[in-house]
Amino acid sequence: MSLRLYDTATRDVRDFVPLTPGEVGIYLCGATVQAPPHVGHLRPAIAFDVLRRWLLRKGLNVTLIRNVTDIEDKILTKAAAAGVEWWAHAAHYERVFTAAYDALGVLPPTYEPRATQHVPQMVELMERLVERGHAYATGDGDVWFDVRSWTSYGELTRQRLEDLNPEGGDDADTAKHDPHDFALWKSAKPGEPETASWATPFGRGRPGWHLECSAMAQRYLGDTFDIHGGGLDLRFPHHENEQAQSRAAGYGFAQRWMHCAWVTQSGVKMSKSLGNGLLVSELLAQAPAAVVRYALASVQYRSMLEWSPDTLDEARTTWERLSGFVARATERVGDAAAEEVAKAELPDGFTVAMDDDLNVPAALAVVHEHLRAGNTALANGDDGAARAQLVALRAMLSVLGLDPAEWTTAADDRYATALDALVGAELDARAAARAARDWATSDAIRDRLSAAGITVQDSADGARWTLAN
RNA sequence: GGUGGGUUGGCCGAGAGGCGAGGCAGCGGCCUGCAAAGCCGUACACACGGGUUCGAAUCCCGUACCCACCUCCA
Repeated sequence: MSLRLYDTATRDVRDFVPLTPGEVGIYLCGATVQAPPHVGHLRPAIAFDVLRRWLLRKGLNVTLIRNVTDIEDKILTKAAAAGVEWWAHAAHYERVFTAAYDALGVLPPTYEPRATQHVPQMVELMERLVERGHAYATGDGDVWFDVRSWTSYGELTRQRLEDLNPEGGDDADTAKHDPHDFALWKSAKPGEPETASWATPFGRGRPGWHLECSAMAQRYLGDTFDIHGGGLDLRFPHHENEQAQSRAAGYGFAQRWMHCAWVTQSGVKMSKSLGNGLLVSELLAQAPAAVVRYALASVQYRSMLEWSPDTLDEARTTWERLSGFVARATERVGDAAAEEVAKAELPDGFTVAMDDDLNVPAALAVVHEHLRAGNTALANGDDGAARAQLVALRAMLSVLGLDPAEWTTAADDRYATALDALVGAELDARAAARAARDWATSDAIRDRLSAAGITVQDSADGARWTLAN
């Protein structure tokens, strides 16, 4: 079975066929670096990371471009309020976003272009649009896209111009031909830092929001590319406008649109403006990054992901079950090399689920079947079966970016080795006490370890220890 | 007003005409000195009203409620 993906533009699930066999180009709308990321920002990052890993696993070569919007009204306002340069503000939050992505195991994009580094490409695109009669300048450095000139405007989201709400009350843009014309370029305003504008044939100014994506997608992925992705809330106007300006300029642009749903609390979208966004930094203080990733990855990307106070706890329980089996099985049957895991055959059910528009919950059901079979094999002393399940399980989890082996660092290993020597002595003493049926001493040792955050588990093979999370 | 989406058991969450996905929590057991881990078993569902069908959570018609985008949003 081949990969089938939903396309927001056509509202159906169909076979994914790359434009160039073996190659996939993906453009993903990344962060506007004006504030620290909350959980909602992580969802598309992880959803498309899973897509990317699945494509890689299927042997495709993926070029993933994820932009950074590093100039925009809010960046200017917030930087001014904080008394820092806007570019320092943007650079700071770009680093915070990158740290969050890295922490959650999101593979770095092939390239991460910034808007401010692509002014020439944007100017070129504007000139092209003006030449073709789809854009016009209004003298002082403002350049607008002429929606009436592009009869396909609204095709992505099925909007008709006459049905759209008229623009808000503060509409002093009388220069616009139509209220729905959107800014390609915004003139420099008095009081704005000089570093926040660039000279163009139309006057001094800075990019409008949509233009950068069209310019950068074209530069790095070509006139036509496979997939454009982002959060559902970007469909209109952002993606509609991107498509309009790119196609009006004569480019084929995205062949398929993928949008992931948002994170909700009590059914309501989490967002910065509502102030109900949970900061990534807060989550990472509450749970290991792998647990946060599990929580965000385990729901199908097009479904709302309901975030409750129990979400992390449930994810933690499941993660400990998965990583616990991998640890116990690895101790018993030996480590499996990353290459072996990468080449291992995936269970059919898993492949079918992932091929069906990345049905991660259904894929996880297969993961759990194998987890159970693996635990049973360990309990029965069937090392051959245990090893087979270990490899299959890790292979499936690695597609989701959740292979426990990828989540331990060399530093962890050094601490673990040191601790193991110390805890080992305690466990030896406890084993001796248990052999003597001295339960008081045995339990005292266990309590002492427990107070230090170490959980002891007895088994037929002897006691093991883990750090309590 | 326009556009898109949703309503599944205590909770999360797949599915989309006929073997009751899966997970978490619960209950009962096995194992264990006890605990933990693990395993086995088990209760609780498809918003409401009609219709189609041998059979509907799934298809059709209608109703209610919820969410989102149309201003910045992942």
